[in-house]
Amino acid sequence: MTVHNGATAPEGGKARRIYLLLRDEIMGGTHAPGQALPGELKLAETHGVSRVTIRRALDALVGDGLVERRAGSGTVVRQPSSTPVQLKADFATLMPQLQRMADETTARLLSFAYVAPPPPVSEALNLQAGERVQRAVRLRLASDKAFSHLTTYVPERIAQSYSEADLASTPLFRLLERRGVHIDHARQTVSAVLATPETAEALETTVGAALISLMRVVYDTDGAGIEYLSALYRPDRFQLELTLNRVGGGDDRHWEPVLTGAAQRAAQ
Amino acid sequence: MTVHNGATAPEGGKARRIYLLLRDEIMGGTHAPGQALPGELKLAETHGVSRVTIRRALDALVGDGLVERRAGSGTVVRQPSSTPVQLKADFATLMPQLQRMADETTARLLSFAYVAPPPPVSEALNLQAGERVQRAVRLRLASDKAFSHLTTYVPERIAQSYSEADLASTPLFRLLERRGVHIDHARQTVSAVLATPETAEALETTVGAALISLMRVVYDTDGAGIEYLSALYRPDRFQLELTLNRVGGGDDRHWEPVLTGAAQRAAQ
DNA sequence: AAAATTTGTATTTTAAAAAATACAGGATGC
DNA sequence: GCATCCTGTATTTTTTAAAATACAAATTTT
Repeated sequence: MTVHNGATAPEGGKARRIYLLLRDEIMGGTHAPGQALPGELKLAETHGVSRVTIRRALDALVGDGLVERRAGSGTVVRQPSSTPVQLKADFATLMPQLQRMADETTARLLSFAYVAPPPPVSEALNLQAGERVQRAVRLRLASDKAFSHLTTYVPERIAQSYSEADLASTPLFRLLERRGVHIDHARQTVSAVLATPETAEALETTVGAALISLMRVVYDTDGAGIEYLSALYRPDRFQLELTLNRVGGGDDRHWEPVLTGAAQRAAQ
Repeated sequence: MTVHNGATAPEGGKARRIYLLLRDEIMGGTHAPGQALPGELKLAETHGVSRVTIRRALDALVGDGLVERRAGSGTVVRQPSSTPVQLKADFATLMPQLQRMADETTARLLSFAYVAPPPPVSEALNLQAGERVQRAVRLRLASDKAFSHLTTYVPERIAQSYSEADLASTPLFRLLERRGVHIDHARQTVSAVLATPETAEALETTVGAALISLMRVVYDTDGAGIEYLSALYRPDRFQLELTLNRVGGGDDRHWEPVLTGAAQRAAQ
């Protein structure tokens, strides 16, 4: 009962589909490390494509370091020693963590300008028609590897209270609070998006790769929007984590997020 | 220097890539409803493809009912007749919410079996070699629309303490606690993945679409793994939210997640 | 040692996707 | 009205992906 498809969506190359499928099966554990995959001929048959196509998919998997091929023997799933997630952030204490990360990672400013806000930004920050925003696009790197692509929007009137240099040395929130802005609360939303040509290039990945998307809006005590942040993360280099404890007894037994004291104290 | 890509991944049709990208941007609000998209020629230029290719991508968007084309005028994003994000879950209080959602949404069991655990499951639950698990794949629907694809793994010895019928009527945790299992804590990880042929079909979306991925492992007081959950969500129908408050004063000023009943469902 | 199976490589053919191009016709603004 | 900017449509050419083969070389099995 698909709602879709008065016109069918372009389906895209078979090699790629099979590559994604096999990758998924390997990462999902359907094919255990050390285990041999079905032979190329067998794969070609079960997927209804030619061996050449299977071959191209496997080539890509080799390129990803997921499998190893041995002539005459077969194709084997590699031990996943290669790709642990580098960075993990606790979702509940995400804000202070991100600030700490600022000390431990490098940032590169990709663009900085005052522009007309995109509609969703304008709406989220409740801007007046014609009001402009400062837009900064940053790339965050850990051990020379990009893992995060950040775009921030701050209303012009607020952004003007500090300089680009201030921003480089001091967290935004410190700057704002010194200027008398009363930060009150923030709303965060996590989603998933595909890498666009721009973000793919910045994050050193391929167009169409899945990225974690985090949207954050910060408000002051009057409920006015102060900052709109759109962050994109490479899932193989960054993940959001949350630990929950089962607390209470009887009918009141429920889950509660763990707020690590360390993270809280480091908060600024 | 990239770890990846000794051989590049097959990129799959350009038309399809652009279709997915534009769809993502429209649903993400980059192009507001009622607003005109850039002209076909402009799009062709910015994406580095021919107009024909852009055209095929747009054809698919029309087929999905996302945009409307008017000869001579332009291509306009349609008013989302029925496409705001349907469900929102507060991340910090996600667990009880999911349980409540179980009452308010429909579930369809796609498969139920006792199988050998995939390596990541075996590792996360710290299973002994040869130990089997109960695997259940469920599809969760709200107003007849699938928004979540769930795969749960429970060690066989634990799973046997309840029946399939029990599971249908009572939350898993209740069942387990009645049976003397002492649930202690859980670890959750959020990431992003691409839809595979199977998940795409189940979630009524296209292969290669971006999905929110949530992995959860539940432990008992001894630190033994009890349940491994892998959940996939359509980002246009489900999102994770978290509200933070800025509390304390002076050097102790920091962020704190809002736990009180901020947990909301849908709204719209 | 021989046979069978598997990956590696190359060539040719076929099919599909993308590009390049041209022009018709609706919509809009001056 | 007229210029301009847009989508609609059609044709041709180029490029790319996939398929169909064939055979060599490495490995395992018998």
